[in-house]
Amino acid sequence: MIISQEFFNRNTIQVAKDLLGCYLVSESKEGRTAGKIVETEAYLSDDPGSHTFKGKTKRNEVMFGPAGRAYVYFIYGAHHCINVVTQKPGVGEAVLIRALEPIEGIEIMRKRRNKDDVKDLTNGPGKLVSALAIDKSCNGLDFNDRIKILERKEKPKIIATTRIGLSQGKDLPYRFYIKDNPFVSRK
DNA sequence: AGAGCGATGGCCT
DNA sequence: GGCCATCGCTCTA
Repeated sequence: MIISQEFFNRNTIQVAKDLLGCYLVSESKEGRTAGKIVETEAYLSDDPGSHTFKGKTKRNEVMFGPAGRAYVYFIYGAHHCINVVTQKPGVGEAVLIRALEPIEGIEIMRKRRNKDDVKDLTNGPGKLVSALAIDKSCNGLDFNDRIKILERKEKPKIIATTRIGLSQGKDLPYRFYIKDNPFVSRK
């Protein structure tokens, strides 16, 4: 089942936890690729680690829009990352999807990633975006388009810890992952 | 297994 | 001009 917009129009930390175990699906000409979400990070409006901390800019404007859309940004001159926008319009918050467990289209992912090992296909935010052929053209799309999020079947055991790669807000416990899942990017 | 680091480009001040 | 919500390669063990 597709997830309703009300699911995303909620407290961002709660959405980050509830996304664990849900499925991210990408349709393309080459076929469908999909994975279970196993690691997320929350980015809040009063959070110095968030792109929105200093207000709205051209880059982050999707984060201030309605919940349930994709915020895709380009980083380090090489990678894209994908977030799910949360909260009502005007509030710049989102959940970064950091890792997936590959479920469908593994051969397509292998080609896109140029890697054979299943454990190295989607265990990082830049990697999963590449495996699912997500790019700048997905920025602002609803998760009801060529990228979708489907409901989880069961509630996983969750670990909460600090986020990765930040210089600001690095002590906040806003990273969540599924306990004992081998596809998490880092413990 | 872990640390160090270069690549690379868009955005912000 | 400087800064990144990263990745993959290299070097040391």
